Amino acid sequence: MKDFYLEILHVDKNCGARYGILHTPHGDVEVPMFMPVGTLATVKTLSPEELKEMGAGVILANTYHLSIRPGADIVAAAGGLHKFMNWNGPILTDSGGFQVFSLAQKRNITEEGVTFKNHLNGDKLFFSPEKAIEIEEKLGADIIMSFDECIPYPASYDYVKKSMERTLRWAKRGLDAHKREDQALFGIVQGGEYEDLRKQCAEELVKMDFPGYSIGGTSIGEPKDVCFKMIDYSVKYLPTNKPRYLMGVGSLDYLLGGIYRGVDMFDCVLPTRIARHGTLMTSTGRVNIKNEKYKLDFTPLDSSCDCYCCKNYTKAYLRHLYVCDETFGKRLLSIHNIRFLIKIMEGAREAIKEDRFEEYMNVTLAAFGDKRGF
RNA sequence: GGGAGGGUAGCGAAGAGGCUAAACGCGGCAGACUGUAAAUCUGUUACCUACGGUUUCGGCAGUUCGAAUCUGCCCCCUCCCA
Repeated sequence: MKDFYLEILHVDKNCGARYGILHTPHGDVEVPMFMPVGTLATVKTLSPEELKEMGAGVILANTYHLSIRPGADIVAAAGGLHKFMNWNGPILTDSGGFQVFSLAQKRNITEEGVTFKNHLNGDKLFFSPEKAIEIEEKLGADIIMSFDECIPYPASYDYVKKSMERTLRWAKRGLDAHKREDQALFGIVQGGEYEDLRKQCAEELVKMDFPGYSIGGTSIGEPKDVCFKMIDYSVKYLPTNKPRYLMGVGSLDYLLGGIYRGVDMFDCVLPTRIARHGTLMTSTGRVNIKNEKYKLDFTPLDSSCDCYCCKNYTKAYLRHLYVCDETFGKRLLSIHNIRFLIKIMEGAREAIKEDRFEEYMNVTLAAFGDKRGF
């Protein structure tokens, strides 16, 4: 598909970080980038206009969730996701592979696919690689994911191997089923923390020649060094001219660590979820806006932030909204957290162009201070 | 004036002799959250010199080995009748 390709414009001389432009049918976006998650065709509490203003490029949506509500046919009848949700930028749909992990208690895996008992009413729902593609074609995102199994951590070598090999077979089946020319189907590298498995998976996927590759099975509770190993063991075997997407990562240290290792795209529910729960990422560290100490704090959340929230509101006001459970508070905090990560990415891109990404990463993390990195 | 029902931790509300420093809810305080079953979940919330100790269930005085729980008196609140 010619409308979709990654144009690498610069690779940092001192590390794997790369700057480029991802061309998609719905516009060009710069990488590395952070993609806000809008599972149900909405980034919770935020409007598309606000997301645009924050500098969001790609938005995620979810195949499993949308297939249940409202149903893929309804989205198709609406003219596809872009029209349905009024987002004319690029959209990426996850395949439901993550739900194989997050809804582990409600599903059964076979070679053919996964049978879910849907989380709302227990209805049976069968997802095969072909079915996932069929739904994703109806949804009509620019970038779509292969149906995989996101395995838990830790997992035994034998299990990871079996699962990865099945995910590979599923990737091939999805690829064969995929017909739409205006969608880029990504393969997902699994293989847990085992280098030989990651290598095998990546190499086999590369043979299938996907327009992009994801690194999956990360950000599910594994230690940071393990996550970085997973990235290294995957990136190493992926082509330089295709986008690399680290799935589910959203804390500062993992994001910067991923960029450092050559990852281009990231998504995570973390900024929006923790915002709704009163936790903010700021340039000087983590803030729990509900804390009593902010009662009389009439300064902005992050004085170096340019978001609508930080430019117009004080911590005391944000705390008040949170304490009163006002929707506007959740909106403002979500705006901030997303803008914060997007701004981190903007800074990363500038740093890469000037071959000083490593320094940027270290300075940013040091200022943040929190050992957990977010 | 007569009758009835009540007073339990910041609030609401269980408890009706030992297992009760006292359920539960709210409020308060703190924490978690990573391809969203998440506007969710967890911990904590009498006091202290805190793997222990000290005072609590309107007040005072009793009964009992032991009382928020039983008895007497007192104070206060609500409702009904005059």
